Amino acid sequence: MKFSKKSEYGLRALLELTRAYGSTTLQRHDIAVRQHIPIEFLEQILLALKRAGLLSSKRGAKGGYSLIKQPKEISLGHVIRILDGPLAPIGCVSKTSDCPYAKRAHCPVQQVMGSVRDAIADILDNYTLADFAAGSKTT
Amino acid sequence: MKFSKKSEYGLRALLELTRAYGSTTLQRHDIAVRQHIPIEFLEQILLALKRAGLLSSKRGAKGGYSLIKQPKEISLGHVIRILDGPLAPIGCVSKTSDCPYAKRAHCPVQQVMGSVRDAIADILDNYTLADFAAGSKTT
DNA sequence: TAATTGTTGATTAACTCACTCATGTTTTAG
DNA sequence: CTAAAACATGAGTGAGTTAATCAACAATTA
Repeated sequence: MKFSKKSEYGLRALLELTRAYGSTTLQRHDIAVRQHIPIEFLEQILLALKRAGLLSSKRGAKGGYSLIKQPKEISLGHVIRILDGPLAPIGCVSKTSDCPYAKRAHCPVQQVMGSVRDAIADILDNYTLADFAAGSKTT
Repeated sequence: MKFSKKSEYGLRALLELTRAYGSTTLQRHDIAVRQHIPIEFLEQILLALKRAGLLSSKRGAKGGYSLIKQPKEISLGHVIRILDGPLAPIGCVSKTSDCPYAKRAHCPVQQVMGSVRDAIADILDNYTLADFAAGSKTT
């Protein structure tokens, strides 16, 4: 029952980019050093976040990455779904499930796991990068 | 971000045993058929639950498994921790973490993930097998 | 034009999950 | 008393995922 390193690294990278937001760009090298992330792995993550429309990048000397959107408009749930997929804590809760029990009106497993997923989503979707960088939720 | 099949099967098996509670024992074969669980895998799970003190078993012909404790005294959180380990959604939230950031007073990742874990635990630790078999929480 | 930096895709080592197999022990039916 | 039924245990395995690495390339700027 875990989130991946990919998500953790992604959040840490965005934490650095949020701190730099509005003032400067950051190179992957700097992010990697500050947050102890393997640089090649970090690159995959930054690329994924760029493709998802969260970051822009500039090539060449003096290049680097920066946030496109405002930190308060990006939720942690959004980031984790980009990097890790759906938050569903068990297969049968997801939309594309072929679990035979899910077709019954009342599958106890699905019911409980559905409420777990909702609780997780409720926290992560209402917690933005701005809250995150501030160290707590202030909204 | 998932619970294992082991936990899911374990909950399904306990669902059957809760239904039989007080009236009869169930053989692994019956549980396996009713919940579509591979029988050898189910056995590992039943053994683990027995070692944890939730079940008793009787060998030989006419043998089988049965719940020792009352369904309302067993929480889903307890079951999942037996089969899957701690509920911590990310390494740094667990007690035995060597994450360099965890030592700082305020690691944002740890803070958020801690509240996610608490939310999950709050649901699962207050939901018993009795609620589970009833199809909803009634306490 | 050479150095720096981002971009992309392929590859890989290690690990975990979900089983499976082989073998043994206990109990009861007949 | 013997054979079948059932639980007990540990080792092994194939598929898939994770986390990371490598190689080669493209764009920018000093």
